[in-house]
Amino acid sequence: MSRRDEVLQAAIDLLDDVGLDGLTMRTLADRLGVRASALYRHYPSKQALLDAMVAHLVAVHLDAAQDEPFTAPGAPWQERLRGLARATRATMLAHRDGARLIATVADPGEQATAAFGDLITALTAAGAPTETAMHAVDTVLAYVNGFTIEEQARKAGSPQWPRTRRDLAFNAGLDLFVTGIQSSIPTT
Amino acid sequence: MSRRDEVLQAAIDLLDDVGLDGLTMRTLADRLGVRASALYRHYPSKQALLDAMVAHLVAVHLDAAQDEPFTAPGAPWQERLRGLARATRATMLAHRDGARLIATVADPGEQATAAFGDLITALTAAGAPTETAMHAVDTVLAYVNGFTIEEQARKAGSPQWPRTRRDLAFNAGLDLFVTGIQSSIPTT
DNA sequence: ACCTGAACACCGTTCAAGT
DNA sequence: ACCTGAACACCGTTCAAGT
Repeated sequence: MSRRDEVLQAAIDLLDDVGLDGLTMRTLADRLGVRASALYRHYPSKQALLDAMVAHLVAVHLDAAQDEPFTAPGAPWQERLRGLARATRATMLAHRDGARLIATVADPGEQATAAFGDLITALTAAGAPTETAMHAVDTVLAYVNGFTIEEQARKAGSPQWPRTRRDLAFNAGLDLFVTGIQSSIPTT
Repeated sequence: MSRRDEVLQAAIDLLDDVGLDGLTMRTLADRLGVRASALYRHYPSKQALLDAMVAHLVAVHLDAAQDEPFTAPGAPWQERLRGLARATRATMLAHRDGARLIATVADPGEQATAAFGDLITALTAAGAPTETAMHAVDTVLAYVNGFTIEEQARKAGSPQWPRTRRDLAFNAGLDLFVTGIQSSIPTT
C-alpha cells in the first residue's frame, strides 16, 4: 500500500468521523502525524483528493455489485433499472455525506458510465425509442441523487425515519418510474 | 427599505455575480461600502442570511405563481403536479446556484409547504391512497431537486444543452411520473 | 442605529529547505 | 521520496469602541 493510498484511506475514515465539512487538509494531516503541506506531495489539491475518494468508493461498490442478479445482461430492464438505482443509493449511503460527495464530483467514472449505458441498451432492446430510454435513465439518476442527498442531509436535526421506512419510500418512488416507463414503451 | 433589506438585496445581487462559493461576508460588505463585522448587526450569522435569501426567493416566486392556472383548486392533479414541479425548477433557475442554495436550506417555508400539501389533497381527492399521494409528492420533489442541481452545477466546463432542450428533458421525466402515478390510482 | 479596528481561530496552497 | 517551517491570501465571527 503506497503512501498515496494511505492518505486516501485516512481521508475516507476521516469523512466518516467528521463529515464532508469537517474534512480539512489540516485535520487529515494531523491524523497522519504530518503537516498539511506534506499532503500536496501525494495529491495536487484538495479537489483532486476528493475526486480520488469518489473514484475509489464507486469502484469498490461496483465490484461488489458485479455478481448481483441485476447486472446480468439477460435480466429484464425493470430489474436492471431498480438494481442500478438501489446500488447507486447504497454506494452513497455507505459513507457519511456520501451522496453530496459523489454528486458534487463531475466525472462519474468509466465503470459507472458503462453501467448506465448498458441500461439504455436494455431499454431500447425492450422496444423503447432511444430518446425515451435516455430520458428514463437521466430521470432515474436525478431521482436517486435528489432523494439520497435529501435523505443524508438531515444531521442531528429532525429525528429521521428508520432505515426500512426510508427504503420503502425510495422503492415506492422507483416503482412510480418503472410503471411510467413501462407505459411509454410501445407494446410489442 | 430597511438597511436589513438592503443587505439582503445586495447578497442576492452578489450571488448572481459570483455564485454561492464566491458569496463571502467580506465581499458582500465591500459591495455595501462597509466592513464585514457591520453585517452582524443585521444578521446574526452567514447561515441566517442565506436562510433569509431562500425565504425571499421562494416567496417572490410563489407570489408570481399565485394566478397561474395550476394553482386553481379545481385543476386536475396532473396539471397541478406539473405546474408545481415546473414552478419549483423555475424558482431555482432564477438565480445563479439557486438550486444548491434552496435545496441546502432546511426549512422550505410556510407557503411552499402549503402548496405541496394542497397537491397531496388533490391526489387523494382523485382516489389515490394517502400513502401513495405522499410518496408521489416526495418523489417528484426529489426529482426536481436532483435534476435542477445537476443542471445548474455545470459551470464553465462542458458546454451544456440549450435551455429549450433541458426543458424538454425535464418535462419528459415529469411525464414519466405522471403516468406512473396515474397507473397507481385505482380507476374510479 | 450603524459602523470601525483589531483580533481570534481557522482555511487551502506554495515553496524553500531539510533527511 | 517524504516531510517541516514559514509564509500568503483568504475565511466566519466577536467585541470593544466610536458617531
